[in-house]
Amino acid sequence: MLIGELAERAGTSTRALRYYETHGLLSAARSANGYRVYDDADLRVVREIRTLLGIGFGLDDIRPFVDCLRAGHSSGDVCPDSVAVLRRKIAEVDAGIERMRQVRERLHGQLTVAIESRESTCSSRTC
Amino acid sequence: MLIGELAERAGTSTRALRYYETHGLLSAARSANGYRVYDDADLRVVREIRTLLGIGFGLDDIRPFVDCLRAGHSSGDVCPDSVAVLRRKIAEVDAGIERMRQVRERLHGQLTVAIESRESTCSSRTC
DNA sequence: CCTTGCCTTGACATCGGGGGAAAGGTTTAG
DNA sequence: CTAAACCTTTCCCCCGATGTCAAGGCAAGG
Repeated sequence: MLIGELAERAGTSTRALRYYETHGLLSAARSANGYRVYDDADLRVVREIRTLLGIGFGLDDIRPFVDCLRAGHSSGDVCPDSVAVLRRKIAEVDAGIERMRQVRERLHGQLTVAIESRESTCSSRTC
Repeated sequence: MLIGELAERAGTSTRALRYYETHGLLSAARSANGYRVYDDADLRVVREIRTLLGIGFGLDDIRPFVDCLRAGHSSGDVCPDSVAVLRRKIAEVDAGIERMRQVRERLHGQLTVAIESRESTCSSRTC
């Protein structure tokens, strides 16, 4: 399988695949003419990458999962490093949710005050 | 008040203040030697900018609030455009929270499965 | 005069995940 | 022979809010 086919099967671009390679997430054998050659294991790796990227992981976070898959595990999640990343990401997401919740309350409060302020102004003048 | 003093009083950098100016959020009188000169109203504007940036607003979102302050209102929140931005931002934050909540559940599920998988492996082998 | 400490504009670097184009090699089909 | 459809590397572009020089003007004190 060449890079174009892998890209199409994984639903991404050749550009992205070469980018993953330069960042150590993907490796390719080379045919005689220098073309990158992939197999089905690489397809699974790319799918894992795309899934985790979609969740909001960065490429550095993804590396342990890829290494886990390449070590022969059927899932990229089961290795200790992956579990550690999962725990950290959950904590990050929790923190993010809490931060956004606070922002939301603050915005809601400002909105309420702003509307009340306008209404009191409007009740005394023509608005 | 010159730019350095304004920066210090507002808790930011001169670089940031010049940047706000180029983006239409701040304006300055010039003294004879070309130095930017600010007053207390500008300090209030900068504080508003910093607050909203801290909440996660972009400079474009902030412009209505600054205009509202400069129009003489005591709060930047009370003008219609500001209220519209507040509503939109609240909706965005709500969407963000919901998205993160879903990601969290997904991660939690993967973590659970990964741990169970490891435990079953470990129970049959030395681990 | 010289240093110190303000200020000015302008331009490049940063981070992440690529997009897009240039300039060229290879293989296959017609 | 040539066109098309692959592939290769390399380099510049994007976003947003700054940091960080560079190179210079201006003011004040010893």
